[in-house]
Amino acid sequence: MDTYGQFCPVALAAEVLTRRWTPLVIRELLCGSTRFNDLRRGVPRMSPSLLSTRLDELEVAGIVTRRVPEGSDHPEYRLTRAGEELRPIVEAMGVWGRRWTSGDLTDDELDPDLLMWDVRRRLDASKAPRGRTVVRFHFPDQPEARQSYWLVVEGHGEVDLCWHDPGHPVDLVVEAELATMTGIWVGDYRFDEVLERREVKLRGPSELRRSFPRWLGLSLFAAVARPA
Amino acid sequence: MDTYGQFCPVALAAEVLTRRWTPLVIRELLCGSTRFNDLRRGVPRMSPSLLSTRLDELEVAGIVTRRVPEGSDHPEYRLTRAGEELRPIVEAMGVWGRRWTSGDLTDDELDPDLLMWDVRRRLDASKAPRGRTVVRFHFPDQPEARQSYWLVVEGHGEVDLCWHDPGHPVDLVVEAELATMTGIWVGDYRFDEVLERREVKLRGPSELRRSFPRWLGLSLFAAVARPA
DNA sequence: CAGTATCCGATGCGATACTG
DNA sequence: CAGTATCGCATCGGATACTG
Repeated sequence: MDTYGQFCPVALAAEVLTRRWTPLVIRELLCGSTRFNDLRRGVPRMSPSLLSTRLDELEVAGIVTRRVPEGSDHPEYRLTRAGEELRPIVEAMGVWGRRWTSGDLTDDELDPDLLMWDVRRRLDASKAPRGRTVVRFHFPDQPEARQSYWLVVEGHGEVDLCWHDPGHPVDLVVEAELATMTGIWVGDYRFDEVLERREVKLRGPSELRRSFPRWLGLSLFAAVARPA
Repeated sequence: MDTYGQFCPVALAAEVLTRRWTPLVIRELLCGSTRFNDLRRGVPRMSPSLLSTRLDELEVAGIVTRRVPEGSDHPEYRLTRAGEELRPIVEAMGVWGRRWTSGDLTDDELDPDLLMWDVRRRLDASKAPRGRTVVRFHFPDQPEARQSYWLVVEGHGEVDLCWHDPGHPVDLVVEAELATMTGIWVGDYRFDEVLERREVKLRGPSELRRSFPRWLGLSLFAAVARPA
């Protein structure tokens, strides 16, 4: 039984929205991911079978469409109008979560893959230097396989995330503990303050070091005011 | 495991909000219910033990406080500021539910107790006649125990709902099938149109029959525009 | 009125492996 | 890349009864 048996529209919406992982899948779709494996990267702890199930459910609920574009054999998941109208709910959840959940990130919540996937998405390439810029993120406190990530920012707006050295010369190195970088990302710390305390280090041309914080981007909810 | 292991605030909020029944309990609290048994009336299909569990969880999450007022021995549940700030989320859920879930009420969703409990809450006593007005709702298609409800509207704003004849003379009788009355309530039908089709019947002084639809009130989401 | 206690069954979901 | 298949446990929550 996954119904509430109530005519109240809040209950009807809740029947869709309160299933495990569903709000996060919708968040990913709202952020623009359309491919199965891209969605997976946004919810890495969700098993692929469950993601598949949820996408089916969302399709039945009229929130998502699945289609294979002509000339491709890779399905795309997109929000319908009904799905797009879930945005205010998910955003309000984010605002509330930022304001009212404990500010301390637990170790369990730290995940460099997820962080970098988010960074890639929010990075404002239009504010980055023209031409190609390669940024290497380095998390010295992480196991080797999770220490280095490369962002390849192309001047025309494309941003690629690499888990292995793509070979291009690195223009800027960003080094910080994962908790520090994540804290900056979610808005717990201000970049300039952390930089001053040397808890994050930038290595590269001074012009690039200066401009970087302006095109890095932060979590959508980083700027939400928290209660005193 | 009831955590998502993500730093994203949407996930943090979802950990609280996506447990079964929780959004509806919060809806009840937002609507002003404070007593355990009043909350139960708003979520009649939820077992008391589960309601108790949810209230505990919400207290731990900082969303609800439980206290016994001085000079009383009846506990009251109230939303904290954090809880009150869930209102935009719950309201957005209601708006979405109204716009995008199927407009057909299933039999399963019809519940005269719940409907009348809602009606009682939303009735605008300030627009009702001065003095006491007694309205009897009658649902001829329901089993005997669920056919009649009495609303005792006191001019100063109090509204009482009775499951048995309170004895006062009845000023107005409202008769309709439950599905019809519920459809009016949620905004599927307009009162005047249904009245004209004689699918709802009012018996009482003409002045009262005329004014009644104005102080009856409707679901909070009845006026939400639905997509074409 | 305001809850607890107990029981038990369904199933949700995680983990892992596998496929075209 | 884009999913399925399978398995099995844990737990969620429904039902009912009971208490101070």
